[in-house]
Amino acid sequence: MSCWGYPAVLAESQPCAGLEPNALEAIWRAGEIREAGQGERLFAQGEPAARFYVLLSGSVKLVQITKDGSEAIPGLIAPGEMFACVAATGAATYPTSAIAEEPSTAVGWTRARFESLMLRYPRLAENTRNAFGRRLQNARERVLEMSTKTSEQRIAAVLLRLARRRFDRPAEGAELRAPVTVSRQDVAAMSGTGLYTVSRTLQSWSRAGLVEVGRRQVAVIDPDGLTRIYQGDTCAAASRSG
Amino acid sequence: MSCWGYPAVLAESQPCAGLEPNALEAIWRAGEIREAGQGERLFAQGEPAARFYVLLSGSVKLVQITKDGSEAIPGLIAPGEMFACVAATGAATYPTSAIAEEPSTAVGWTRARFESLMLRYPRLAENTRNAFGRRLQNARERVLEMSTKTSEQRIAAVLLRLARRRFDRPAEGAELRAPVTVSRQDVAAMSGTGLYTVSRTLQSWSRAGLVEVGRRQVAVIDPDGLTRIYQGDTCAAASRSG
DNA sequence: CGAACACTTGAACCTAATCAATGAGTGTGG
DNA sequence: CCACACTCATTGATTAGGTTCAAGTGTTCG
Repeated sequence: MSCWGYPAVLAESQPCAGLEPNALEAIWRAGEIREAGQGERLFAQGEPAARFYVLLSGSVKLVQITKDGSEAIPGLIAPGEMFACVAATGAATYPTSAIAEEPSTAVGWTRARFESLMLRYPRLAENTRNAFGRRLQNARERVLEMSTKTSEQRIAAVLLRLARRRFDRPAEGAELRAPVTVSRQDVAAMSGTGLYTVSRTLQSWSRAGLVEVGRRQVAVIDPDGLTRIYQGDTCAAASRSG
Repeated sequence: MSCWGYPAVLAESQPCAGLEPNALEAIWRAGEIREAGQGERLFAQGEPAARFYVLLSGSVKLVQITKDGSEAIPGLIAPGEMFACVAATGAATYPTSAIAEEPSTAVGWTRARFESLMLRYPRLAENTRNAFGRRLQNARERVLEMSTKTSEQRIAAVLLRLARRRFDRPAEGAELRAPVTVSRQDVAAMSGTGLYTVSRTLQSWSRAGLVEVGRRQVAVIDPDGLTRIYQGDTCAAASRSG
């Protein structure tokens, strides 16, 4: 039973959940390991979308940049999640860059190879499709948030997601947290606001005891308070100049 | 050769492109026809996601509503496109409502049935996956636009998409125009702005000769001008009070 | 120690949301 | 046909929320 070569994360990963050990082994052997040091780029926006990945360890940040230089972060990838999804579909080039936030390991498959795997293992195709569905829904929710919620609410949403380490799944669930390492700039890019707004907002929350902040660090202290802000209670000591 | 029962649109639809006639026939027979008069709702946000659809004729508007009443329109569906995609993935309930803008016809499959069809016809699964990928990419682009583009630019984008009848595909391609029937309110919901802003902007463009407007009508006259606005030339006679 | 980086904070500015009032087209029934 | 109500749209005035500029503080690193 212990003769399999694939790592445990793969077996519980988004695309591979519920597959048989020999299927997992075949999938594992078809892929190639890819390692990246902190800050290293796994692929860049605009490059031909050659490979599809599942993250095994570490943390990867997806970054999307416009001509005029502003950036958005459509997602953070945790171990077990897939990324570069477009390579599993027809897209020609990567629409985002992927940057390792910590030293990371991923398995990658070429599109052709992954497609033939999906043909062979329908469950793999199904899982992949379901993950796509969740992400699509998620992205549309974000669009809605961008037009209906204030920047304060969106920042609260980002902090809660960071604290729970879930960007993908609905996951209201418990499992609290630990100070998160993230720059103000990144929070801004995740929430669709500016650096200054984030700084002010966090400062104000810090004074109100909702969070604790530091250099590249945010710790959520009162998740319920943030949730309340997210849901629209503007009452929380949020006014501009504190 | 003419003994097949399925309609031509199905054969060229997003999920069924490139399938064999007998596959198409089997898929067709597994589905159920659904008709809706103008303004009628095919399904409502929050209902259990029972069926997955392909639109055969007419036009369907997807609407997403928040607790506080504001609405967004994540997509307009043209014949041949799929909708209620989530029913092909694991989602429990519809995240949007679907409303027929004209008298419309759609084929629907229950999730279980569509999944078994995808198992039988891998090409069907592949097409569906690819459509998901395109939509995901599209949704993320929109998120980016919401945080980087002005409302004017987003409205221009919406008008161009409407005039080209393409919300899904990258489609920069030609095929111009015709007056589009759409309320200001709907343009607002598609562009993530407010009714008043849309009205003012269209009025200003109308004076500048870029569009012609009427009750529930917008005709794009100068697509290149709009494209220029979309790309950031704020020069175009856009200042507030005209 | 000096330079680069990450963050904070005040002040000015401006976009777009909102409120309020009016006007124009559509449809219905007397 | 005209009066009525209704929906959809325009426009002015006001204002709040957030971006941006500019200057300054504190930290980390070579």
